[in-house]
This record gives sequence, C-alpha cells and structure tokens, in this order.
Amino acid sequence: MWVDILLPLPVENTYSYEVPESLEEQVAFGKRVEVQFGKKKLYTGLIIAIHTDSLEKKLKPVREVLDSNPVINPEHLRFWKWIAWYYCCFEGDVMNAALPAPLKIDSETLFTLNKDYEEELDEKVDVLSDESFLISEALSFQNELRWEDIQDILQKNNIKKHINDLLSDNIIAVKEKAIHKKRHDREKNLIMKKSLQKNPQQAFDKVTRSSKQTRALLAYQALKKEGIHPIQRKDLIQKSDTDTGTIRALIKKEILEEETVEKQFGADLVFSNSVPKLSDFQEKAIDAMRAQFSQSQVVLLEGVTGSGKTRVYLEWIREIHKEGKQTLLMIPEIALTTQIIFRLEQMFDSDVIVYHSKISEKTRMEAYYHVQQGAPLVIGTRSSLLLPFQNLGLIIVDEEHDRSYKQSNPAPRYQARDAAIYLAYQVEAKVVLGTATPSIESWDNVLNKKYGYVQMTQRFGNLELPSLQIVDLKKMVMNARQKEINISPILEQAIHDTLDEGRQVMIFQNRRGFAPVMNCNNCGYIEKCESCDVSMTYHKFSNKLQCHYCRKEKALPPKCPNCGHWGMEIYGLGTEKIEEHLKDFFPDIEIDRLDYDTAAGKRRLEKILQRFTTMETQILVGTQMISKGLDFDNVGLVAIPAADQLLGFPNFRSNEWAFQMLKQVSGRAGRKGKQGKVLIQTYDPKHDVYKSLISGDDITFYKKELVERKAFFYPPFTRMVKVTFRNKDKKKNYTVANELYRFLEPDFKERISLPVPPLVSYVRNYHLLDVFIKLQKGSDEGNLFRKRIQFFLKEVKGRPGYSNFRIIVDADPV
DNA sequence: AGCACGCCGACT
DNA sequence: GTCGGCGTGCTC
Repeated sequence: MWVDILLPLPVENTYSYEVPESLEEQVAFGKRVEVQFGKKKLYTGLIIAIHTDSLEKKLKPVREVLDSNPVINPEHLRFWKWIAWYYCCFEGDVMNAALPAPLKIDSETLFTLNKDYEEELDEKVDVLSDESFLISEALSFQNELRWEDIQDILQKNNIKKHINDLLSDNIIAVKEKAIHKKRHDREKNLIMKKSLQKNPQQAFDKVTRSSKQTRALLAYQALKKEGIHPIQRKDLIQKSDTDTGTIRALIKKEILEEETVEKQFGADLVFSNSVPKLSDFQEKAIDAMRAQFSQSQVVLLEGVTGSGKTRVYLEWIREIHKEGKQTLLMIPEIALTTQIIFRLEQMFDSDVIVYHSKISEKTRMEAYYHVQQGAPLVIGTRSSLLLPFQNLGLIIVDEEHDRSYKQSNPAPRYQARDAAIYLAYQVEAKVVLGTATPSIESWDNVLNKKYGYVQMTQRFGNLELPSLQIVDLKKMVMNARQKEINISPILEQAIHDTLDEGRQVMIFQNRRGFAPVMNCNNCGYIEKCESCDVSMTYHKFSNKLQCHYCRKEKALPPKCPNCGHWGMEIYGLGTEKIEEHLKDFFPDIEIDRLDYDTAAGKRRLEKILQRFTTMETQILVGTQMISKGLDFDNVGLVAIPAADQLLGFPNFRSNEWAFQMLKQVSGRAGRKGKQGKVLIQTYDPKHDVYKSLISGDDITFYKKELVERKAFFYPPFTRMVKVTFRNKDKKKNYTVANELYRFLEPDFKERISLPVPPLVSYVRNYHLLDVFIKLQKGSDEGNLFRKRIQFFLKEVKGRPGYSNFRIIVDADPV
C-alpha cells in the first residue's frame, strides 16, 4: 500500500510514500502522517490518496499515522484546490494556512556523542581541534545538543565546518527528532469508584468526619442527577463550595477517581434571553431576506450604522442552528475586533468560538476540533474560513467591503469574502454580506441579479443621520496656529460649539502618505530611507526618523546632508502633531489619540476607549482605527481636516475607498437622541465623492463609479491579476517584467499593462515592478492566464542566474 | 521551505 | 593554498 501525501510546503507536487504493513489499518483520507522529506527533515503531511496496487519504485515509508480521526475531508480538499488554483499558489500553501501550528510537526536536528568516545574523550584533547573538543565535552554532559546550542557554546554562527569534522571523524551522530505538539487537549473528569456506585451510602460512611467531603459527595450526586455527565473538578468544587484539597482527599480515600479523556466540545449554543426584541424594521428585513434567499444564495444586507444588523444576524444564526447547521460569522481583521466580539458574545449564554490572529495556538487548535465536531457558531476573521466545517449552513460576512478580507502576503493571497461565496456554492450554504457601504463588486452583483438585496435604512430608535458640512479650504483664511494643524476657523468653531454642548469630538486623520518628514528649508532635501524609496517618518516618541517599510531607524541629522544648511525642519501632519497642538487650542479639554502607535498594547487601547466612553476625554484624534466598529453615544462632531489625502491613491479603487471611509467615519457621529455633525475639509469640494456624500445619493455615486470602471476595463467588469517582479537588479527586473508583457500581449491585448513601478517601488533594497492583467469575465481567460503564467514562471526559474528571481502572482489584488 | 552540493573571493 | 559565501537543484 502506498499513499499520496500533501505537504505544507510551496512545492508543486504531492509525494508518494509506502505504508508499512503495521500502519495499513490506520491509513485513511485526511489523516496526518509523519514523513521524511529530503535528507532529514520531518514534516506533517496529509493523506490525500490511497493506492493498493504494488509499485516497483522504492518509496520512503510513512513513519507514523498521527491521527485516529481525519483532520479534513474530501470537501475541504476540494476547497483548498480551488483556492490554490484561483489565487495561483500551491495547495501546500493553503494547507499551511488552514492547519493550526500544533497540527504541524516541527522537527529539529539533535547531535549526540558516539558512545565509544565518551571514555576516551580526555585522551583526545591533543588530537581534536578546540571547537571539536568543546562540542564533544559539552555533549558528554548534555547528551543532546541542538544546532543553536552549539552556536552558543562556540560563540559563533558558523558551526557547519566543525559539525562536519566531528561527523566525519565519527565522534558525534545526528538524529532528527519530531516535536509532536499535543494533538488534543485533555481534561480530567471525576467518577465514583465502580464498587461504590451501586451503593453510594458506603461512600458517605467513609467521610462522616469531614463536612467538606460530605458536601462534595452530595454535590457529586446532585450533578449526576442533573444529567451533567463528565463531572469536572472545577464544577464539583464550585457546586459544593469546597477546594482541591477536598477532592484530593476523596481520591486518596479511593471514593472518587480521575480519568483523563480527550476534551469534548459538545456544548450547544444557548441564546441569551436578554437579547432585545426585534424591531419592526428588523423583522421586515428578515422577511425580505427570506424572500431573497428563495431566489439567490447570497444576499447583500445594506444597513446604515446603528440599524442593528447584528441583531438580524442573530436571527439567522438561530434559524440555521434550528436546521442543525453551522454558521460562520466573519468580521474584519482589525485592532479593535474586541468590541464587536464582545457585543456578539453578550447574545449567547454559552461560549462562542472566536478565531482570529491574536488567540493562542492552543485555543486555535481547540477551535479547529470544535468546528470539526460541529460547533454551531464561529466568529472569526478571514482565516476562519479555512476551518473544517462539517455542515455549514450560513456564512455572514460583516463589513463585506473591508479590505482586510484580502490576504496580501504571504500565499495564499485569498479574498475571504469571495472565497466564502465559492465555498457556500460548493456546500450549498447561504451567504449574508452585511455592510453600510457595499463594495462596488457586491453592488454590481446586486444590479445584475446575482445577489439578493435588502436594505435597512432606519437607524435604531429613529436616530437622524448626521448633518454634513463641506468646508472649502481654498476660501479659508487661517492664522499660523490654525495652519499648523490644518484646522479652519469653521472647524475650530464647530469643535467649540460641540464641546459647549457637552458632547464629544472625533478627529480623523489618515496618516499614511502624509506623515511627518524631515525637510531642509534651504534646498528642500528630504531625508529618505537608504533601502527603500520612501521618506522617513519622524517619530516624536523616540525622537528618531523611521522608515515605515523596513522599520530602519535613523538619528535626526543636525544639518542638511545635502547643502549643509542648519535648518532641517519637520513637516507634515500626523495624528500625534494634531493631538499636541490641539491642546493649545483647548487647554482645559482632555484629548486622547488612537492610532497604531498608541494601540500597540491591548491594555492601552482599552484604556483609551474606556476613557472616551466614560467621557473622561472630550476629543479623540485617530486614524482609520476610529472608523471601525466603535460605538460611542455622545459624539457630536466628526471632523476630517484633510479629506483629500483619502483620494490621492494611484489605484482605481481610491474613490470607492474614500467614499466608504468617509461614510464609515461619519457613522460615528450622533447617537442617542441628538443629531450629529460631520465636517469635511477639502480643497476640491466639487469632487464626486463629496457631492455624493452631501446629497446622500449613494446610488448615483455607484452608478458613476461603475461607468468609469467599465470604460477602463476595471473590476467588476474584469478580473484583475497583479504580477509583481522583485529583484535587486533594476534592469534585470525590468527586462523580465517586460518579457511577461510581451508573452501575454497576444492573448490579452490592451488588457495587459506595461510594467509599472508601484507607489513605493524600492523596498528593502529590492526594486519592484507590477504588471496588471484584466481578465474578461465569462470567458476562458482565467484558465488561459493561469496556464500561461505557470509556464512563464517555470521558464524563468529554469534559466541560469534566475533561480531566485521573485515573481508574485496576486489575483484580485487590493 | 530547507538542505546539500558546488564553484569563486578574502584570509588563518 | 583553504574557508565559507551564496547560487542551484531536488525532495517520493
């Protein structure tokens, strides 16, 4: 018997291994195995095909079957294969992303001393080199040493030679040891000794002298009567108000015994009774969705901020749960995930599985098994889509327009929203796309009737939408102080008014692309990063310049490196600067800042939010972070002092992004009774995005945007693929990129771009070039392109001098 | 990915 | 003269 094994590596093929007779019975599709791949490395592979015919070729053996139950089924593999195909990566990349780390073996190389040498070591002092002696001496004490240990002992990185010497002299030996992380979490249950079970009175007789122990036994009986089956230590202690000592005593007296079992995740989903009743319009939305689902599998639920989409989700979760199926609720990958998760958790009395990048590996693995055992609900970020659902009935993609659903690096570079829709088709599940600001793609699918559509326009408690004011900066006369942080007199007044009313202010500043840079005020020289083609950003905190691409730091130059002028100044406007200068404007007002820097620690983040919620702070200055998932009750004004920077991106989506961002930010204004105000400062008040925002006429905006996209063959009318070339040699990079252009041009004509440098075209000493291909929808171009690019990649890799040439294919890039 | 093999510059 | 640098090819 031999099997095809999928390895979690970026390799093209699966590899075949022989199954030793002793393991034949354990072999099954989807189980993990330990195999040796290459000279010594051990890996976890997955059995994806089983062959019973004989094979003349000599294969390496499967070393071990690691599972008693498969970790995936053929459906999951089918999904992985689609991801690998569509997003142009290896199936191994998908496997790597799908399996939690503890399910993958790591092997490490260990060195041991050969027995013969142990005795004679002292005599060898003269013969051996210093290094060899040091190593062998250490081994005579330690038994086993890792590569890194030897590096420590010799105080150098390059130990290869010394190892080789010792190996060829037969003084030491190598072995490869697989580190198996525990497969299952185990838990300890308490059971009463069999002999006492029939006659528990005997047990009580044994503990008459201890009231605690009696209580514990009574509690045990009670729990059993309640039908609670595995009785856990902590439950028993809690119920009986005793302690571990009591339990230990009972075990010692051989009344109770502990059995260790694999942790079971049987707990069902319990909906909390304290969930607010559905409002009329929520009820209507649910009915409308039901009607839409009868015609299409995907429904776009457009609901303005505060309309209570979450409450509607809950009803669908309930419904799907009644059908005995699983729901996946996907949320964007953001620093502030906690708030929405907290709100959702409130809706259940039972534990909910939460799956995102910040949970521990242990929790991740538990979640994996829990989902496999049919967990009714998972709340998670994009990677939760790769969990092994058994019976998926519904996928809710909250904030479907959010860019974090797309993974850019590393492979698999998948769009979790889109992949979710594919998966839903595969397993015949429903999909709800929820958002206040639909993506152009989804909106287009509503227009062409691929998706159903339901709108919730009413804000909870009949809240009014905020009023919107556009301030034309061209017409503003600002004093020096106002200019410094770009606060017009109108905005300053608005802040004053809001604070006077006892309401709070949020100031939104997108720092990217407009960060503080060091600039010579004589010759205009800007301090740039040596390894990346970007200006270095001034960080007040460390009083240093930092590159945001490679994180390299540099001290502030006292004089201009270009002209020698002693007058380098810091220009630009970040959140930090706004916060600081605002304090001069409003000396008695508490101001906080929320951005990547201040939110670094979870504690600090929570504290900032807490302070704002309890109105300890009146003004919050922040980046995108404040636009997502935060609900405050008393915000009277949301200000965007420099809205134009949102539009400046050289990307066909920049209008869409700006529109969504501004709407999201605006949604933070005005809750609980009073109308809020949004103030946008711009030099270009006639821009379509602002016009649409003022009129509140989203549809016209979407229409116009779609016309543009169609005219230039942009998505959603085509499917875009970006091919990035990355090399230290600029010319060579260009040559190969241009070759791809020439290679594909006959097939894709005007829908392939010449190589273009991206916004930041030099990063970490590598030059970058992009080639964009727009694939026609509803044609076979998807297949054609993938065939062509694979051929091209192989061809380039095969050339001498090109084996390390990096070419990255990204389907549907952001 | 990781690792061994193999061919060219700065050094005990 | 060697050591050790990285580029290249291969892994059942």
